Amino acid sequence: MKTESTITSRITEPRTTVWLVEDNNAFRSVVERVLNDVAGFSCPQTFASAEEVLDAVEHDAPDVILLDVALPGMNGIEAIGEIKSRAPKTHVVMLTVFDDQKKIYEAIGAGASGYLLKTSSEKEIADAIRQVIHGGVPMHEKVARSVWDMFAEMAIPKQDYGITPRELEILEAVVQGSGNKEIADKLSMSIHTVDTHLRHIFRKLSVNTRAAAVAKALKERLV
Amino acid sequence: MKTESTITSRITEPRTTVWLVEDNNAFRSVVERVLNDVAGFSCPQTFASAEEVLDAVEHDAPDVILLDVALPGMNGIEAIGEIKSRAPKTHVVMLTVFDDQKKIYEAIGAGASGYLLKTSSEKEIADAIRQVIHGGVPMHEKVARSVWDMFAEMAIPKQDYGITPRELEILEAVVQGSGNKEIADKLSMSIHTVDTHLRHIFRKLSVNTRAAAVAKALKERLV
DNA sequence: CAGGGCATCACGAGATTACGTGACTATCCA
DNA sequence: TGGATAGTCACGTAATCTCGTGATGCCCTG
Repeated sequence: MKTESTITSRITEPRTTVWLVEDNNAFRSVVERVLNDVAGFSCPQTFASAEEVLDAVEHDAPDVILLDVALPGMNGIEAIGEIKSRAPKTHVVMLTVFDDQKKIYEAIGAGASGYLLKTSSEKEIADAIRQVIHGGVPMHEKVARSVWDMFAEMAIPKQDYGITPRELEILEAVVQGSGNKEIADKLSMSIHTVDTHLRHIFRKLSVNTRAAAVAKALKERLV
Repeated sequence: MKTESTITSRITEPRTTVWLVEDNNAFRSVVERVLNDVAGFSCPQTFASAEEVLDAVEHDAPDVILLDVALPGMNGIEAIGEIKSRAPKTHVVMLTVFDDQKKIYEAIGAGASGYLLKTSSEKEIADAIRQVIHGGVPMHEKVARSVWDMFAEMAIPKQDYGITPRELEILEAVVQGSGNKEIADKLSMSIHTVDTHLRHIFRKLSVNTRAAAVAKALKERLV
């Protein structure tokens, strides 16, 4: 990556190679033609299934792979990880009709570099490829909305329970699965002290079991 | 984007009111002028601090507030929540020089509807406002990158530990802080069965305490 | 200098959990 | 029809945890 956009690049720079994985013949042809028509891009290969592209990526890797989610056999989401493990530098951009949060979530987690919808215009697709090559993360407006919303849910502002620094240390240890004895050891204190701290923590978090404390600490990102 | 190019909109549609909160006089003036110059927008008020805008928003609320992060007194992040609680329908869009993950994370969690950087062009700012009005989440490319990366980290693909459906039920209950007795009750089974399931779960997750199981389950989003 | 928050340590009783071991049943698939 | 997997129940012991109660010393602030 890093197109090193020196001024001479328009001549010396090799074309951005893009592969397309899409089982619908008609749509695949359309996108393939678009890619080949845009200056600076070339789409030398297309595939109708994940298995095929995985096979091909063993020998040669493009700059970008446009990947459908719904495919016969292995689906697009699963394919991402496989592709990335074989060709880590290749950017995998989803191109699909699915805009549901689950799919988006899984795709991002699996290592996708962008997420487009098939409602995108030809120009948007071309722009997206340029963007991903330059380190951006192209996504459809709807996808951005979903990502934002999901993120907002996770980023719930952490309430202040008045946990003291020392207590936080204990809490962290508990979250890591340590027993009281182990904690006492690790923090060089008596087991009774651990116990006392713990009970203070429980009170502050309004829980009465260690497991619940761990759950609350993780859910609210106290640790 | 989405210029809503209905032919009649330029006359019938009421202007989108935008407030600006920015302590730097020069920058504030520039943006204010831009907003007032763009057709369809008006920027009737600007503020130099969070406290001022909070005061104003008690009586009147604009469609959009452009909010700086670094402000004297209360900072922009804290202001978001206050604004949203007073004027829930107002979209708060951050406009700042800070593009670090922490700020972005906090802003989204606090309820921001977009995140722009001051490197944005005038056109980008105007587009962003249009976008947020239409339910989009305008963000600078860099911000998108940050959000995507943070999200990817959280969306780590969940490994398959071979947890059975029944075991998953137990695990979920444990995460919710239930004791074994309580779980046995809730799932209508013997306390011994809960115990057995639990130990199977422990083995599968390679943990040996309930707290560690909860931690692992939450971290890897098994529940 | 007193009061409050924080960290430390202690004892003890009763509840809960951890974990090995063994066993019965049902279902599904080869 | 036999094996694999899942779900169920049980006993027992040692370890751990929960929680009440109490106490000492430190440091900071009013």
